[in-house]
Amino acid sequence: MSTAEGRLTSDDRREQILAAATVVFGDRGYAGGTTDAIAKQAGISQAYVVRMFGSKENLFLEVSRRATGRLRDAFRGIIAGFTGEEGNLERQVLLGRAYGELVADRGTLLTLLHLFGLGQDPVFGPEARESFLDVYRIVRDEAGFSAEEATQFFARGMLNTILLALRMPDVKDDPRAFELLSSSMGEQCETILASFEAQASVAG
Amino acid sequence: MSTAEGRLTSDDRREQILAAATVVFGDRGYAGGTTDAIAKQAGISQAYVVRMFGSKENLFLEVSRRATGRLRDAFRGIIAGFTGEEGNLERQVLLGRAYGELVADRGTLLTLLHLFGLGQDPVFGPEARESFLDVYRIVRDEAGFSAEEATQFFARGMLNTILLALRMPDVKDDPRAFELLSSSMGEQCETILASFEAQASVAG
DNA sequence: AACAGTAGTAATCAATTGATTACTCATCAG
DNA sequence: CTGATGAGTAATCAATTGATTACTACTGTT
Repeated sequence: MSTAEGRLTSDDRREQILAAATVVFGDRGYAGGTTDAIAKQAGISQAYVVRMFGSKENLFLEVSRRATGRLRDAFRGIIAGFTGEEGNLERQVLLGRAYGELVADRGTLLTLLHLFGLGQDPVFGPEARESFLDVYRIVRDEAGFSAEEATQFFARGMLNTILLALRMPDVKDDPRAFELLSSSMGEQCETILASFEAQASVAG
Repeated sequence: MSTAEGRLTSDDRREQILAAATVVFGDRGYAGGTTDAIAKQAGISQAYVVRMFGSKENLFLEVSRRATGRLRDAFRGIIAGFTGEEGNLERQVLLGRAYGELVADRGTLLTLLHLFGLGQDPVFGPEARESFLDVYRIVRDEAGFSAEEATQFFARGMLNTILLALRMPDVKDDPRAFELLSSSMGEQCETILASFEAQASVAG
């Protein structure tokens, strides 16, 4: 999947590696994602991946921060567009849609989930907790949701995240699977699924 | 943490390895959990871990099946005790409590979450989807919940799972963290937290 | 006592992996 | 043209890891 480019500026290459790492870490998790696979995905040498970020740990940290940062930005962008006329239900829908668009990038979705599973880790654990809380604070304090509304919103979001991580839409001809997806994700399911189809998975 | 026992029957040792593997895989995920760490946790040689289960992949598969199997059994046990007099809200509380008790075993909780993150995997993906759907079918068909009730129940469950995986209760003196935990987990939080404190984590 | 079956390990291996080093090649200012 | 800076890599390393093999030792049976 490497589009055989020539020399890039350091910054461009950096972005490219971060994108590649998001895909690979998403696919195989932190421990399972090798710097070699990331290098191949980006079309450069493994040595350069390590060199640019110092270490694999550092790289995953940056990938995680990208993902959580995008989430914060997306929510703040939506909230900035609030007119003050919507009900909180409509606001939930708007924010939910923003989340859906973000995690239509499967790498981002999975990287977030893997990060949440690293709560034990001395480095990633605190990072994960702080990022999660940051987003909660945004929804609670900036979007003006009550604790109950915010909790419900997050609960639905986490279920959707896991259903997508599971590739539940791949289960065909199962009425219960369809029902669960419809009930939890509604019409967003098709949109996100379509974008998944178009996405590169890790080669080998 | 290995309680220096003598010879055990094959079956007893098997159980012990599965328990150790649940802790290790929970802590470090599938790729990150080494057969060596599992062996040390169980107090036996690495060779024997591999030998008893054929491969690490197989071992994780069995660990996953244990976890999802326990979940199914717990729910069915609760449902069998339904009198027919409860409202569905009370039933949600009863099932929620059962889930809480199950994932008070942190290894089980984390193993489930890691499994869900492996939806891409050709071996674990189908397993994960099928297990998840099984539980949904139980809640839907055997507990008699509507699609909406079941979805809400699962959403809350997934949020709780992630909050615990994140070790969110470790965040002290943060009103928003406390609020989120209270709102999502209610009084269960303390119970589960207490059991976490008592649990062995992976040594090194 | 001798045998058989089973629990368990030490030693070892090939493969993988993150990291380092020394280098090549391109680009561009003067 | 020249020299310097920065992009990028080949080669290599030490450590880790899952797996295999050949072996030891315990246990119960006849």
